[in-house]
Amino acid sequence: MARISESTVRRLSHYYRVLEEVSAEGQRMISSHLLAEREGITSAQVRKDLSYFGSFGRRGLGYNVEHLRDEIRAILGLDKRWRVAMVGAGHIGAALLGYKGFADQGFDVVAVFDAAPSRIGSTLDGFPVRDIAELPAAAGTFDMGVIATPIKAAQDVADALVAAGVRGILNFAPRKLRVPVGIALRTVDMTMEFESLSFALSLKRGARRRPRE
Amino acid sequence: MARISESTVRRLSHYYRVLEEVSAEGQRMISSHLLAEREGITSAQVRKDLSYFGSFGRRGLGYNVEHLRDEIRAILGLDKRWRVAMVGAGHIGAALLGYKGFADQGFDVVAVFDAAPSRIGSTLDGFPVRDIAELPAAAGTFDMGVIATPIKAAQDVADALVAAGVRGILNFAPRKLRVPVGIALRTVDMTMEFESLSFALSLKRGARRRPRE
DNA sequence: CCTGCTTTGTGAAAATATTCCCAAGTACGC
DNA sequence: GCGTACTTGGGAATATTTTCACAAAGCAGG
Repeated sequence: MARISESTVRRLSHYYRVLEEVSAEGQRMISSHLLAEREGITSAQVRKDLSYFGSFGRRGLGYNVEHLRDEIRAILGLDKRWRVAMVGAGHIGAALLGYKGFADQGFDVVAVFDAAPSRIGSTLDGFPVRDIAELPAAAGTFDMGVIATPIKAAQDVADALVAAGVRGILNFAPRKLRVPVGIALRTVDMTMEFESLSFALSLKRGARRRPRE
Repeated sequence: MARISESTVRRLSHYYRVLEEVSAEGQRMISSHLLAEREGITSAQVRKDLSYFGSFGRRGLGYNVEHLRDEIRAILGLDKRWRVAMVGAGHIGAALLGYKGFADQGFDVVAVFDAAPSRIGSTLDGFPVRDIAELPAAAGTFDMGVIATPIKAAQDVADALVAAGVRGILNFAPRKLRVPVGIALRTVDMTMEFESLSFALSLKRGARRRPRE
């Protein structure tokens, strides 16, 4: 299969969410045009994105909502269950644990680690907070790691997670991490988003902004 | 000026952070090659990104660290101060308020709103939590809004923020929002990041992954 | 001033991503 | 069966982004 761009994957996530909504509304079929309209993109983009993975629609009819939703679920790997280790039991960790939607998508938090003695031993949203020093011993019990620690600890935690065998890391610390080839890394950098907004707002009014999003 | 791509702006944020680090380390000059190496990109990319805004380097020498840092600070509008209204005093709101780095970058939280009676009147990280109903009356006291509410409330809050005159919105609710042309919108969608990781981990090992990030 | 080694800035080329566009399939009314 | 109105899939055309590659510029040592 041709390499799939990150943009396409992000859009698949969006389609998936729209399809869940549309399915809940009882719609049976949906056209690429309608799907695109809800996302603010072109229908050609929707069809192209989907065509990388197969032919899911019927000409003249559009796509069967539930079928397409299930196909995308499988493409995104959401039909599997992922065991997630959360590192950092501060606000961000708490926010993620508090969002119950993740379990529905197949993401099961199996362990929460922190370095602060004041937090170790306490429970967060039902999860016992364990000493980060125990992470290596827990190797093999999780597939993904979430880094929700202060910046300074982030790289060390990433190294520890990789050593413990995770195949993917979601990083919330605002810094670039180095991981070996083959380990998937996504970084959510809120600082960068603020700066991007600041840039957009700093442009003088006459300037043309791109119509993205 | 030519339109600047979102990718370029994101990279400028990264350069800015690297330059702050390098500056703290006492380095006086830095080459595009070194800057690129710390980001895992090519030096040509660095030079091209910077060239959209001017000529900041000296041939044979590289860039003056402090000077370039200040230039990027100005480009990103970080030399201005932005008044931010936070809507939603749950975990995400708390996480953002707790991150003290924002004030250094020029982002001052000036008000926190929530809809939950149990939260209204309490204080969060020193900020009094006000009734969301008071938001319209506070119009003009902030330039940006942060949406850290449950999904259902997000679009209504966005509309209220726009009505109150914000020029930019940072949205943490995992759904697409509609805002008028001219209002900058950035969405941080953690669900999508998890799904993107899930996709990457689902690919069979042989598949070639893009070398991004 | 000249030679050798660096490094920037930037057109041009290459690689990627998006949009256009239409043949082919489907439904429906008459 | 036929005409009209839809809609997908995907090759071709565009547009955008990234990389290449090199002239111009700077420094150092003699």
